[in-house]
Amino acid sequence: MLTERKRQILRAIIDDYVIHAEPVGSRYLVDKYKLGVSSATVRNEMSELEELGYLEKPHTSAGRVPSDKGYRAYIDLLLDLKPVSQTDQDKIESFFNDHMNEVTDLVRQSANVLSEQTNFPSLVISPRYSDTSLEQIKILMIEPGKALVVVVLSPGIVKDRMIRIPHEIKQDDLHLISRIIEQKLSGQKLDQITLITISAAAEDVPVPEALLNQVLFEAYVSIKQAENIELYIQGTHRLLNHPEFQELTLARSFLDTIHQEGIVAGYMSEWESMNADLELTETNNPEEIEQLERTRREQPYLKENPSYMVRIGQEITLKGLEECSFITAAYKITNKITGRIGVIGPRRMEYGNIISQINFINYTLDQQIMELASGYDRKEDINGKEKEEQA
Amino acid sequence: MLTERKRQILRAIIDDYVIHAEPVGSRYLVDKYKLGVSSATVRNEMSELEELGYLEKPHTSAGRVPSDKGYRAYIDLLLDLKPVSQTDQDKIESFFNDHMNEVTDLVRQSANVLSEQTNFPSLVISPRYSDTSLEQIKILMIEPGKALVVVVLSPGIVKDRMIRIPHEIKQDDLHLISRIIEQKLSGQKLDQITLITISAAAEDVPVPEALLNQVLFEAYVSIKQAENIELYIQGTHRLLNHPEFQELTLARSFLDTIHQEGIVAGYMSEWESMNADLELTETNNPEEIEQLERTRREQPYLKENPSYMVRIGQEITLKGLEECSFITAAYKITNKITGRIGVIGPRRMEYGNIISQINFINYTLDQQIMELASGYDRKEDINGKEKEEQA
DNA sequence: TTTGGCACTCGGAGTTAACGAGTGCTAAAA
DNA sequence: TTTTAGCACTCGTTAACTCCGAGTGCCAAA
Repeated sequence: MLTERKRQILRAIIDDYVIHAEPVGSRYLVDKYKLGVSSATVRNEMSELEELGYLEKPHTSAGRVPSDKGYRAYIDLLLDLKPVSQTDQDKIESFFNDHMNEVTDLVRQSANVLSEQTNFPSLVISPRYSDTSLEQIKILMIEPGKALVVVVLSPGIVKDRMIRIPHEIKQDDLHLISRIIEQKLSGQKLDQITLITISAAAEDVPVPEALLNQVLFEAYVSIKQAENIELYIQGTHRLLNHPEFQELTLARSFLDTIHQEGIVAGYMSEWESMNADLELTETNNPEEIEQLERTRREQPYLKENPSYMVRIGQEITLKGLEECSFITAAYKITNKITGRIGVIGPRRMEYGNIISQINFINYTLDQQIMELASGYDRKEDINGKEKEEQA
Repeated sequence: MLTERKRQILRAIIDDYVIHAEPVGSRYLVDKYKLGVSSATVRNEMSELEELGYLEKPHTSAGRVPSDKGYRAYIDLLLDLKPVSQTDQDKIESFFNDHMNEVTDLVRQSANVLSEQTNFPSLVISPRYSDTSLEQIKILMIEPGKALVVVVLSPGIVKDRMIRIPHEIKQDDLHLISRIIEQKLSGQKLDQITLITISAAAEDVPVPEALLNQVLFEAYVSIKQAENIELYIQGTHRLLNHPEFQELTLARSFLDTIHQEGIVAGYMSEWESMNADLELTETNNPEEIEQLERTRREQPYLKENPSYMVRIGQEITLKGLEECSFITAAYKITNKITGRIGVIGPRRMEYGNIISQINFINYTLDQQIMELASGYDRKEDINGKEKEEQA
């Protein structure tokens, strides 16, 4: 059972450890945090906190260090989310300039900012586009033998890809092909489009079948490629700035894991489909549960920003990252289509600050995406009338 | 003056040091490399090599370590370039698959292979496109307010960019605009195209000026963006695999420098405009010079592959990288338009092997680019007749 | 010119001792 | 019942010291 004083002590220990990276002792604690009791009292409390699983001792004669459970409780119960400073807000906003007209750029840029603001490596995954639908497909002749396929997905996402085509194919053929595919398939979910559907759609096009098939195949690949989940990792080098990675065997296993793109991407995207946070610390003390729930209700940020998620230490089920924490938030392209942006680092993180930063960056990113979607809208424009001209 | 025996000893020392990363002593050397003389003799030779500047002592009672000049001599005089093993060749070739239809992809992929093959971080810069010319520009309506600008440069390079446009603009307008820009500006060098030239070119287009100007501006930005030099860095994490970077202060300063994109890109691209390698070791002994030159003439790889370049230690003028070596080769998109691909790591490198690898990868990349440029050419294709249909 | 011999250097590994921050426990005080 | 002062004990860290051995430089003999 966490009494108020225990919480206070737990918070103080974590706050301090997070900054200094050294086990914190009872004497130091009362001195520095004016706890108003003697070190002996604190020692007793700490001993109990340890028994409850919130703290650990590196060895007998050292101070205490938070455990996974300790961090978890800190985040769920004790977290004090301060607003991001105006300076930081300005800095973050200034990173997004007006020349970024693609969601991809915005998202990648967010990863940059996030890494820079937090001094940790950042990760972003693109949304899962497979259940969005095809809106347009254009095939643009670049030169004989070479064309550009432009695929537009329903939320306004544009992807393109160079293809090689038979020399015999003319611009008009491409036009025809793409128009007919678009006519027949636009509106279909991406994951329902197959080579067969496409071939069927274009069967009447008056182009020799051998040539046609090659173009269709490339078009198909382009569509499939559009639904690939993309992962960006930024700022891995900042890892070395943190003392837990002086031990370069750790740093190495971290980097090795992180660079196996598939693994992390898989993990994150699987995660994305969940929408509830982990259950809190496992406890079957009803009183404690009640208290946790109450606190949760009272933490406004959890309501205002239900999108952030924290995984601590063992909660991350990827080998090589058991000593890490992973903080992410979901950004949205539409209400249904969301990706995830986050940082990863040692468990010893300034959770409050980092969560605030990530929330704010995420918020800004959402804004930017919305603004993008809302179309051209410059200040110097006379945009009194709103147009609804659909093609 | 480097006698044959001195060379032999220098080579042995470097060969050994490069592998074991430990100062090599005289006794060990005669044992292992069967030099056929006593350790005392070798000691004398080593002492002289040190006086000549080819070797250094970490401290009195340690063995010798190569100096920058030592490595330089090794590369210029002693290098033994073995062909890349068949296994490696196969591996490298298998990295390039048939679905990469853009030079950018090929180049980036080369960086991956290179890093993987050498176990060092790799760097690539794109060519300087500013003195290539504009070939095509297309503006494709995606939806009201949003369009895709596709810029094709003379060597067949395609770049595109989303832009936002006034809602009033229609597909036909875009067509008109892009066609007229293309008509008037195609063939012009990129760096001669300015906002003014573009505006002048499009002055007769029957679109309200305010709207037109916005589109022109975006088109201009797109063209300018196409000439940006791009830099890719891959595999920085492999740095930690090398003992010189255990000292993470080194690793950090390295990574910090490398991640200041502007700096390295600037350095590499400036370098690209040079086409001669550094002068050899500074010596004014005419005999020595003569010998160096002769050796150089006799090193066939320097002739066959004049494109690779090595910078060792202090020869790199970027702060933070004084302890590194930088090996690069020039890949070509056309004979005039070249970029650079390379690896960077500690001075202690297996130069012979790495240069071979880089040469081979570079060669493969050139092949792939050529093949791309030659257009569609599948095996199952009946490509008996060669077409020359220009648009 | 080469080589065996020998004194000398110096970093690294291992040992020991002192230090001190921190704990746990007990008994007295509040 | 809770808090606190006191004290013995633990244990990692640091510094000083020693020893070892790989390696050098130099000299005198081959």
